Amino acid sequence: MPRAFAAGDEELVEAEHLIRDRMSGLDLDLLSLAAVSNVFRTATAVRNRMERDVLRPHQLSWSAFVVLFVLRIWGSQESRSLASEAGISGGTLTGVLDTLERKGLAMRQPVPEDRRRVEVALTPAGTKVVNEVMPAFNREESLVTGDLTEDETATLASLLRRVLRTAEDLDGR
Amino acid sequence: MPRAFAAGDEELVEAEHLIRDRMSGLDLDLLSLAAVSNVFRTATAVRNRMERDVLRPHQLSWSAFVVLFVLRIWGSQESRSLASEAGISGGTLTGVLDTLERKGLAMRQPVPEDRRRVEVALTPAGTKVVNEVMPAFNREESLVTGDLTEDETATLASLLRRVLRTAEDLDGR
DNA sequence: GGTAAATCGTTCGGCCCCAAATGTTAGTTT
DNA sequence: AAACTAACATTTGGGGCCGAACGATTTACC
Repeated sequence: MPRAFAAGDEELVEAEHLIRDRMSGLDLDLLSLAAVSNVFRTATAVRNRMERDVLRPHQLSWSAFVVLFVLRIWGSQESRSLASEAGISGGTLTGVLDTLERKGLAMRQPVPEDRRRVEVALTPAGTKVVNEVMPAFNREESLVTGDLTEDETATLASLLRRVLRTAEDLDGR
Repeated sequence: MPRAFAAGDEELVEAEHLIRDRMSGLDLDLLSLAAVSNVFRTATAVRNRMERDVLRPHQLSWSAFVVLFVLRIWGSQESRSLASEAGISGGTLTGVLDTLERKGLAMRQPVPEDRRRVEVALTPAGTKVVNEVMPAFNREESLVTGDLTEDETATLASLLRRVLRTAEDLDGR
């Protein structure tokens, strides 16, 4: 048994112990299980905080904010790439854009040379919202990583980046 | 500037560079931003894989599986604690349980001493489904962490556990 | 140059998601 | 014992989410 496993084992919280005990017949890779399920649990916990404390006061859903954010960083672009960058399906983007247009935060524009396609842009009001929300978002990010040193935070970002790249490579991109 | 930041900086991918450049006026903590947004991006990418490759063939939604999983590990319990463990609201749990009951995977039972409360239990079919899905789930977990050494996977789990605990403590539990 | 195939955004049906309102039941106060 | 108060699960309303089906448009092929 590698040292890594022993070291991880010492830190196992109750939930992880329970899983090991109740699933002992299933021959699971508990190291990967702990890492990935902690990704999900952390994402859910932090996202719930963000939605409640940052997004709800602005009447913004998670996806709506992600779409605004992508437009702010990458600039105006067509629906297909916007959906891909925001990590949502095309069908979902249609609904999100309907909401954002109704609120005057984003706008659809026809693409002259191809009448199937649509260009999406931020309105001035939309830009203003992102500029207000981003710092509040970032304060929450600083808070929840507050127990980590700068070295550890950088390590966390780096390890996650490698998992993300592996997942994307497996999906064949 | 600490070494950690320099080390992380060297690895910044295009997206992180863009954010730094486009948000330079906003005085953001880019180290926390990179770590937390990589948590979200990784969770989304891995979850999409799991839903497509593991859950969809079993006609199971993410939340439905989480509920079955919690029941499998922690055993039968009442709605309120089940919703809390699964990370969903009570209103959502009602709908998920309706679906699970319709499929014969879980069942509601009245609590004799308090007619407001409901005990939820796994059916034999539900137990069978979890036992089938868990290993498939775990194989995906092993795959996406395949680029990390065992030490690194344990480190990732440990760092995430600390962020999770910080977020939960901030929520006052 | 006309038909077939691919690509675009949208629509649709089913489920998930939350907060707030609802109705029922249990506990507490007087 | 009657009247509050608190604690349940459920219902409701507005939105998000996906894959599949759709109609409109463009491109490729013959």
